[in-house]
Amino acid sequence: MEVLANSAVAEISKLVDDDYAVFRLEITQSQKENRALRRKLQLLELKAARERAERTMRERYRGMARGEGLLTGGHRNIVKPAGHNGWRNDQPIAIDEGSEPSTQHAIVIESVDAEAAGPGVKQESTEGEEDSQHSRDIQTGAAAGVAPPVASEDLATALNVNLKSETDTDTLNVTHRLLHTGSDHRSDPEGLGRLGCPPAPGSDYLPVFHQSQRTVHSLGDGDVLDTGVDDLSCSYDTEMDPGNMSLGLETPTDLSREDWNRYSCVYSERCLERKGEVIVVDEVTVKVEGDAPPARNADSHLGDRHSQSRDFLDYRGSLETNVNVTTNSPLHAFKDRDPVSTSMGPSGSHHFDQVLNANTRAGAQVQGGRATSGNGKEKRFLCMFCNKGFRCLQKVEIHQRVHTGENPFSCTQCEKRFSRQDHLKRHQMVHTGEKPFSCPQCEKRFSRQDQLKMHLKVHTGERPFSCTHCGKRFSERSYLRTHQQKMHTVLV
DNA sequence: CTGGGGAGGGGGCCC
DNA sequence: CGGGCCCCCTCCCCA
Repeated sequence: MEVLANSAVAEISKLVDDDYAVFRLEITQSQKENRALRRKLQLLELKAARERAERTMRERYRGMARGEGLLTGGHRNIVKPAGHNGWRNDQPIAIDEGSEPSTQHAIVIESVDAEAAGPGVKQESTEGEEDSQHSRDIQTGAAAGVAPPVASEDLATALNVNLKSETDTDTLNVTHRLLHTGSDHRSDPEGLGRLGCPPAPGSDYLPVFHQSQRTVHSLGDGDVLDTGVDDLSCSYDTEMDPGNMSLGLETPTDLSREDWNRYSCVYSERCLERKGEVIVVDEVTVKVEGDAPPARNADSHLGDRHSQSRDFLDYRGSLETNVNVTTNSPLHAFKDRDPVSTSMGPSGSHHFDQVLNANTRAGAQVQGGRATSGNGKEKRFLCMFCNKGFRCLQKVEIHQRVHTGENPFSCTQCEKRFSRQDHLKRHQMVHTGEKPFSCPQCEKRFSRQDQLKMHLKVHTGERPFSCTHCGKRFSERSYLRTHQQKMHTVLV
C-alpha cells in the first residue's frame, strides 16, 4: 500500500513538474513577447515624439530666422527665445581657478577595425532574438528618426529621455544625433569623414562631442557630422547623457533654405558601447544637412584682444577657402545659439556643445599640418568643430574651447579669462613682474622664453624672412607680412 | 616704415 | 590624465 502510495505521489510530482516546466516556458515566451511589444511601442512613441519635436524645432528656427539673423556678416548673434536659460552671451563661462572647469562628455566614434571585437548589438544577438530584432528595427527606422540603440541596457534610458521630449516642447531632451542620408554633395577624398563606415585605412577618427556639465548652462545641440562620403549607408544617433541631453537642431546658414536638418538616426550594425561618459560608436557614418557656421560667444572672451573676432574669421576663412566646403557645410556653434535646448529645469542641466565640421578639416590641417591620423601617434580624437585630430581626449576638449569661446580660467588680478591654465599662469607674470629669462648679451629680461628667443635675434642679426619682391629681410615673419602688405600689397 | 617688446592664442610634447 | 613647458603665430603698441 505504501509502495503504491509512493508511486502515485511520484507520478503526481512528475506531472506537476512537467506542467510546471511547460508553464514556465510559456511564461518566458510571454515575457519575451511582452518585452518585444513594449519596445516596439516605445519606438513608436519615440518616433512620434521626435517628429513632434522636430516640427517644433523647425517652427522655432524658422521663427528665429525670420526675426533675427543668425548669421550677420562674420559673426552670428544668436538670439535665444525669451525664457531660455541656456548659454547666455553675457555670461561667459566663468569657472574660477580651482574650480573644476568642466565635466565633459565625449563621444568616441571608432571604426570597425578599431573595435572589431567590441560588443555590439550584432554581437549581442545571441542574447535573444528580440535584441537583434530591435537592432534591425532601429536601423530600418532611421529615416523616421528612431532613437539610438545605446546598447540594450541604455536603450530604455535613451527612450525615456526621448519620450520626455514629447511632453515638453520647450525642454526638449532629445538625443543628440548625427544624421545620415548619404552625402552626395561633398567630397572627402581622404575619407576623413568616413567615420567607420567604412573607415579609411588608418583613419580612426573619433569626433569628440564636448559636453560640459555646469550648473548654469544647459546648452544642448545636436550635431551632425558630415563625413562627406558618398556611399554612406549608416548613421547613428547618440545619447550623450540620457538624463540631460538636449536636442539641438541645426541652424541653417542660409535662412532661405527649407531643408532643415532632418534628424534621423540609424544605428549601424554595431552598437554603442557606453563607458562612463564616453560613448564609443562602432561602425558609424554620418552625414549632415544644413548649415550652422560656428559662432563665438561674443562676450566669452573678456579682455581678449584678438581671439573673439579673429578665430571666427579664421574659421570663416577656412570655410571660404576650403574647396570641400559646400553650402551645406555643417558648422555648428552652440553656445551662441541655443534656441532649442533649454532643459534648464531645476533638475539641473548640461550643455552640450559640439560641432561637427568635416569641411574645416583642411583648415585644421593648414593650421596644424598634422591633424590627421595615420602617421606616428594616432590622433583618434576629432574636434567636433573642425575635425582636427588629437591624441588625447583632454586635448581635444581644450582645443574645442577655441570654438566655444570657453574661458574657464580667470585671473584674480584683472579678471581676464583664459582657456588654458598655463596661459593664465603665464599671464599672471604680468602682475608679478616676474622675468626669469635674461638676455646674456644685454641683460634685458623677459618673462617668457620665446620672447627672449625673439629678442636674441636682435643681437644675432638673424633675419630669416625675406621679401620675395624686394629681397628685404626681416627677423620676424610678422614684420615681413606687414612689409609686404604695406609695400607690395601682397597678402601672405 | 621699421623694429622691438608685450601679450594672448594655440598645438605639440614631456613628465 | 593633467600640468607644465616649449614653440610658434599673431596682434598691438610704441619708439
